[in-house]
Amino acid sequence: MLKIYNTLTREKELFTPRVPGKVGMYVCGMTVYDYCHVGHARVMVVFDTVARYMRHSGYELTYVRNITDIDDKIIQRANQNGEVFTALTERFIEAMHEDERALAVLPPDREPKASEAIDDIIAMIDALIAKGLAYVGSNGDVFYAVTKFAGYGQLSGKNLDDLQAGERVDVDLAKRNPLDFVLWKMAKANEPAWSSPWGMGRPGWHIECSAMSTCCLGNHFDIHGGGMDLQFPHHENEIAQSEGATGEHYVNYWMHNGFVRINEEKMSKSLGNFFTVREVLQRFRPEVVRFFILSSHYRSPLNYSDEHLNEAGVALTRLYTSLRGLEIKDEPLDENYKVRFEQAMDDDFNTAVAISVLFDLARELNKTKESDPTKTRQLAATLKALASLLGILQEDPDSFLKGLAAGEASDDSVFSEDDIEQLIQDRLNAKQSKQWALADSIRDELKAQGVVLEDAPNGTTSWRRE
RNA sequence: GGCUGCGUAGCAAAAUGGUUAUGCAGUGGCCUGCAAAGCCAUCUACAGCGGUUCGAUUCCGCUCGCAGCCUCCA
Repeated sequence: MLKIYNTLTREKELFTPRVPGKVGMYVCGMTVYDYCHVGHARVMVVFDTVARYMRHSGYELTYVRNITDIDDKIIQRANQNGEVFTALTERFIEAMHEDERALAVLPPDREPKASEAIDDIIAMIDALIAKGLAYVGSNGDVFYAVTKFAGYGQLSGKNLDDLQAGERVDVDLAKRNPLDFVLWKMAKANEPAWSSPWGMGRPGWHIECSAMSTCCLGNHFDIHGGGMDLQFPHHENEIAQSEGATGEHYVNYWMHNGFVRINEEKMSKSLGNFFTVREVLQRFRPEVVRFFILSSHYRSPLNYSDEHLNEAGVALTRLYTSLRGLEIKDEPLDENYKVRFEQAMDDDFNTAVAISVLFDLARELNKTKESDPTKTRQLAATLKALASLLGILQEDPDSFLKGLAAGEASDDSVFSEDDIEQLIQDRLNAKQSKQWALADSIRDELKAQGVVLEDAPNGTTSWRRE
């Protein structure tokens, strides 16, 4: 029985889909004017894991994640670069997809773009104006009249009187109420624009998600996700727009993931303390990054540091080591571990506990290796199958363990696999003639290059890279 | 100022009203020529103060500390 923490009620609730067996999930994606950073990676990995687990649980899932490909920052950046905005967005959409593939994030079922949803956006704004929830401001922009929507503040737990608009930002005098937000923004000269009943312009940020989610999933759907910082005002505004326009309940379960932090501070573009996914992948393997993200609960803060990434790499190595040398075939899974794993995931996607089950599994696997090959094969199959729900442990164990760390690939100073095999043979010869000093010096030489040798009881030697 | 959330052993990170989290690190063993890997055992906890309770790390209150939102941000 899957339980999901619902931001709207601030409680874990039993998940019941609107339509039995089917789930619609919408996640707010990226604004594509720059490379994805680790915070974006967390959203991608977390909701990819949710999607994988939903499907594993037997739901027919429609997973939609939008792309914001028109907004102020995009226009600004394109102008800086002296390029048309579509050239900029196409480049960063491709970069985003590269990052996702690296992190084993499966593509969402639909990836709507704001620039391709203009008709739906206009229709929704029209409906809002018709219902008296939106108005054209003194500067021609269309605004949402926040006080006209009774439920405003329900998601973020704020009430209008407490919100001190203008405290941190200049109040826009074109609005009737400082908290009103823009639905349609009139274009200045040389800005990208679409025609609308209110003149040439572009959509405000919040309206695109209301329009795209509703178009892809219907007026009322199951899950809406995104980063915690979107809770207010973005998601609050989405509710006001969608429920205002359709008159129907919008979303049943709101999911928000926690931030990635650096030195106890939110990683963000405005603070400038972010690492892009590709920077991180220069130094750490993608699977290690994914494992790191899933090693804490999705709602907890995740403190980014090299040390923590290294620890994640060591932990993942333990799992891969347990699978090494085993032939893994499809076979019925060990029920005990499967149930424990599912109980963890059913509890609001508790990947930290799910991973601990994988370690318990690895321990038993290591124990049965010598004594019970049949049991071992079953445990190995179970480990790999459960791990696949987290998107980890799918590489060949030996390849993983022998693989170079990211960024070392073309370094001439490291030994090739042939060099290593030759040195291992030399050392075995030395061992056979009991030349321990020579054997040890070869081992030390390899160790200095990050190659660790492991002698098996049967006289063979395997190796891995640290 | 308003509203959220969090504070767990050396580090990271979960659960839980009474019983082993888990990973890394430490200590002692087994294994090994010695190692590594693996296995076994073991030491470090629940911010502080009150309350509820037979019993609280777990529930409630207060205090302190940290983070986030109230502007764009995942």
